[in-house]
Amino acid sequence: MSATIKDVAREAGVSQATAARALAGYGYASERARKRVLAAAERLGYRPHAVARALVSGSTRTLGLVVGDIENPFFALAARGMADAAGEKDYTLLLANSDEDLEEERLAVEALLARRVDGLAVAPTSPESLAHLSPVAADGTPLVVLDRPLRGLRVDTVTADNAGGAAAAVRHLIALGHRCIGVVSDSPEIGSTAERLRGYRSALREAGLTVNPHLVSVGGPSADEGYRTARALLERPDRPTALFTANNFMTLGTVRALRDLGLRAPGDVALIGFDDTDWTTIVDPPLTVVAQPVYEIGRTAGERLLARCAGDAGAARRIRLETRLIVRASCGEQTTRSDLANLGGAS
Amino acid sequence: MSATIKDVAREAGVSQATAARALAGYGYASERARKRVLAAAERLGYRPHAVARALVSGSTRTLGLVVGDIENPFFALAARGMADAAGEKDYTLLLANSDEDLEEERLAVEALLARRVDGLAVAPTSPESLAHLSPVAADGTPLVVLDRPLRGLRVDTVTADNAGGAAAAVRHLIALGHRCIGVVSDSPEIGSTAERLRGYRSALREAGLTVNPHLVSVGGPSADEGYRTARALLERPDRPTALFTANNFMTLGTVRALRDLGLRAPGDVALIGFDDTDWTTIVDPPLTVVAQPVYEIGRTAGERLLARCAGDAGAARRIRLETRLIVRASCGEQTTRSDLANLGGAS
DNA sequence: GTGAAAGCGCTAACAC
DNA sequence: GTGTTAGCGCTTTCAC
Repeated sequence: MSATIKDVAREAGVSQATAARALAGYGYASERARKRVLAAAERLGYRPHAVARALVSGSTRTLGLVVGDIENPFFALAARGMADAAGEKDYTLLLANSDEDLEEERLAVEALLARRVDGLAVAPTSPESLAHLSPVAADGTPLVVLDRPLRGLRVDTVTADNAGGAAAAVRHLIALGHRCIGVVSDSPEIGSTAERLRGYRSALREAGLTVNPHLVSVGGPSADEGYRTARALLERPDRPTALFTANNFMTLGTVRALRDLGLRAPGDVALIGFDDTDWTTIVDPPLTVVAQPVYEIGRTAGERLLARCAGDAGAARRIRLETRLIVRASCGEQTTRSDLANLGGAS
Repeated sequence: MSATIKDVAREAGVSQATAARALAGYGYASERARKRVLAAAERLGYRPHAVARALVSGSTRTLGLVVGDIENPFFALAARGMADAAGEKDYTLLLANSDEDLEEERLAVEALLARRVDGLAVAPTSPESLAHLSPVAADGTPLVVLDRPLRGLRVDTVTADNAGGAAAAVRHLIALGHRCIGVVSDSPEIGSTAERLRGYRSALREAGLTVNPHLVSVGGPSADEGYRTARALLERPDRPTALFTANNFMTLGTVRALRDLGLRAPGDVALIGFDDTDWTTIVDPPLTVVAQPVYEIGRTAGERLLARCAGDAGAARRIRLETRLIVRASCGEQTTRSDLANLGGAS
């Protein structure tokens, strides 16, 4: 087994306390003692025992992250952002997948808490996550809610402007003349999805259009489910002329459904998706999307957690990061105001 | 702060030892004592302190994973596999990114080891990883080398059949009549890449073709670098008639380069990629690829680690998972033996 | 079946 | 500056 600080002390001919001070670099130690200790540590291949240190210091220098599925490029990138923030302060990431299952999430939170993470970020599966998350917040473990708003919890929350982004997408479609706009979505239990659906509805209403519930097709949180959900919509007799897909998995499934149905965007249906995944520019046509700052969401969550760990006791922050509409080709020609003006002038 | 086992013992009116036994479920405890303890724990909201437990038990029930970049869908999926294997045995994953940098990797390994992970999986950045990895193996911490062979280390290794997969890809191209086949690759420092390059060369040689070093274009490990690398190849006066891309990032970059250059597959160049990422079927044309069992690689690595943690002291296993050639449209018509036979009969 | 007590490896008073 | 010492919360003998 590896050498302990006691071994190092003996080898260096000093007390354990001196060895500890020299190694961890706190308190006083003479230059001479420091050198001897460091040399001894080197010789013995001493490696600090973070577990023992954590037990006494009360800090594991570890951040927990519970996501739906690390396989989802959204979460992978957010995790990357959080890991980067953590790494800069010598923290590491303890990761768990909830599979969008409430009980799995509860178990994951439990497991990370038992391991005494210094802070915990969770992308809550549903509003009911509140039940196991509020005790965490109450216990004083820094907690940040990631990606999905959760009502009733006063903790730092980092999300994208989901409603705004979705509304922008739908407005774009409306501006292009669409009146029959469908949504391919996963469950509104998922907070971000609920917000996107809300954005969709409000954009329709604000244009004086009625919201047709048949056009909102809801399925599970995977590309396969997105495929099924999209087909349900596309095979309706009154097929929508445009589709808004609520996240990258839905978009992927929808693109596959279009292909299998022999439908083309924007000719047969216009398509606009939430999330700018890396493949959106290489499909034909390139996809018009609402992009959210995924890496930043993860990084900001990490930074909030780290700030809380460092003692920040300020009021809970609700951080909403901007989304951006990226117009490419999947909705057809963009009709800008000046285009309209030109058209007017020409006719 | 949260209640300790001592508090629970006091509350239940038993000794600490009895409380511990009842809670952890080992050793003896009367039904009556167990009930009292469990009730007390419930009342106090007791949560086991995994750190303290780890200190005495010597096990953190945590597996470490060091990958190049969790944002890479390959690693995200492998991580998922490993997390699933871990989760089944109540283990969690401590994650770190190396960014394909040797020193970062060393630091990451150090950080995870300091936190006393029970086992460690690493996708080594380069052959030089040996320097910091062999002491780990020697120290007795279960170690598995993931995705990339590493010479000189006798530990469990889980990889895909990279050479075989690459050779199959190149053979496919040769069978279609290609004689000038380029490769878009990241650095051969990366073990899996080196093997794929080897497979490429051996397939050429076995067909009696010479290996033209100008056709092997090497860049960094990102889609942007893949783009740059691919363009370098595609803008040559003697542009290859076919391209083999060594991994998903290279494929993505290459597809973008083709698009920007106004080149079409398979008409202008045939394209075959390593990795079957989720978007390979929705680009035009759907991509012919070598698929590797990514999830399985991660899961198997996790299982090996868990087995080692459980005491398996058998010889180091070198597990090579099969790849599969998936023929789609990006290399043009597939000429099968029966096609050739038919052609022969017709002429 | 239960309790007392030792100790995992470290940090942090506190005395010298 | 350096050493002694008391824990951190838990598991685990070993008596009883």
